[in-house]
Amino acid sequence: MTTSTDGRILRGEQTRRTVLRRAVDIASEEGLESLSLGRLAKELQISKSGVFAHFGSKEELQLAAVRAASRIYHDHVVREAMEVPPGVGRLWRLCANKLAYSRERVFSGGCFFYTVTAEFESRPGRVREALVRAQHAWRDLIVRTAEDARQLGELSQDTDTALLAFEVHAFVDTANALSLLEDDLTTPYVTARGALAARLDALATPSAPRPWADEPDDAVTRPD
Amino acid sequence: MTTSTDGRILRGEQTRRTVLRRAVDIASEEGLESLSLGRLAKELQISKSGVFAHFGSKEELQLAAVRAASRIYHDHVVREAMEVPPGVGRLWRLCANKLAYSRERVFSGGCFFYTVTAEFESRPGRVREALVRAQHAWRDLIVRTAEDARQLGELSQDTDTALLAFEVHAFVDTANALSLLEDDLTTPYVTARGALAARLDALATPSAPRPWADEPDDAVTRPD
DNA sequence: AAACAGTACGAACGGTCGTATTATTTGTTT
DNA sequence: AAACAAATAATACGACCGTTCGTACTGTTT
Repeated sequence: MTTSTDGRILRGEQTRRTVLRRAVDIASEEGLESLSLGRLAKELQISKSGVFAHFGSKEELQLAAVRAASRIYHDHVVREAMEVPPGVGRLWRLCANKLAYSRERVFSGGCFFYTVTAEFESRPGRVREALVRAQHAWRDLIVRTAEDARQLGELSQDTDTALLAFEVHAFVDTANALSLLEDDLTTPYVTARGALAARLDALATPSAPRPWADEPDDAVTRPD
Repeated sequence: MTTSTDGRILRGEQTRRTVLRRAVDIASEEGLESLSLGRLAKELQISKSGVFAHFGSKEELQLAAVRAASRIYHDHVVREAMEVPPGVGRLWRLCANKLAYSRERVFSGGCFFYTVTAEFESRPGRVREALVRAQHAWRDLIVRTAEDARQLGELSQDTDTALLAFEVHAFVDTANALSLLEDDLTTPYVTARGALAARLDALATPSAPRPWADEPDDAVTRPD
């Protein structure tokens, strides 16, 4: 089988990318059910059936949007953190990156997964299952990273990593939610950063690095 | 002006209540935009125009649903807590009641406000404004209650009550979200309860009551 | 050159949406 | 008993939904 990408496929993939880029932004603001083929087609100046042909069904469009959002999320939150050595430093990068990813509105409606998970957590189907997998991947990454930090002696030996992952999740998601609801790009992120730093500071061993102390308290709010 | 409630008005208010009770459940599962007049009419065996006549517009139906949900929320979470004396005991009741309200599925889709706030936090309009007010009322109640506890000497004098309110909000909302996503009525609430108890225990003064210590760790998971 | 495959189009389908208008039933008031 | 008003119903409207279909164009494969 030849996987040669011919011109048609290239052209098609370009439109596909365009559609998905718009789709994830809409979904992050209004949810995946508000994604409509007609609306996407009108906004992007292509035909409704053209959009449809790319995905085959609305559910497939939604699933493709989740995959696209996962890639963007990984690029902005995970990738860079994995380049720093395991330990509490990496754990902090994951938290700080996720706060920045929300604050910088990588998706126009804030965290894509916050919006669409709240939307689908009571609806059965493949979209929900995809979101459950994404949530597990993130939670497991936090747990593993915290586990690493503990084994490196950077976190107290009796650290409850599952509890810590819950707290990280709670603080970061709540910062995202409050920022959107209050239309405030500062307070919620500063508060969440403080809560996270206090929690990690209490768990960290005396010899552990404390990257959260190296930055001013409003590091998360400064423009780039 | 005579406010005499005649039979028709009585009957009308009954229907209105029936519609709203179903509406808040639907909204807690699928959001306020998924509320449709036709669907409500079909499920409740009344005419679509009959439903419409009660509210006048979809937005008014959504606003009425938010008000109805606020009353139910107050009845289940706030009222009983206000009957215990101010202080850390009342603060704990508020947290515990909100966890129970979510866990017991007072609304079939978990916390009404979690779902619809996530849905509307990026959409301008009166519904969003109503949700902002509801969120502020809850946050202010937590802050005031924590403030009371501090002035009573039950919380450390340097307690950051705004930060504490953020943490309470984060833990409770995340328990609700994870319970729905993971379809797990136990773990998320036990975890949240532990996180809350640890936080309050760290802030409480030595002489303060510690109601969270009086119950077993799985108190929140026991059936009634 | 012929057969094929992918992209995009326009038109149409049945369905549901919110809304408006008009009619009917029914309890209250005089 | 007649007049009235409120609750509910019936019907219709235009808009948009996801989907299907037939078709045209175009680049790839053989």
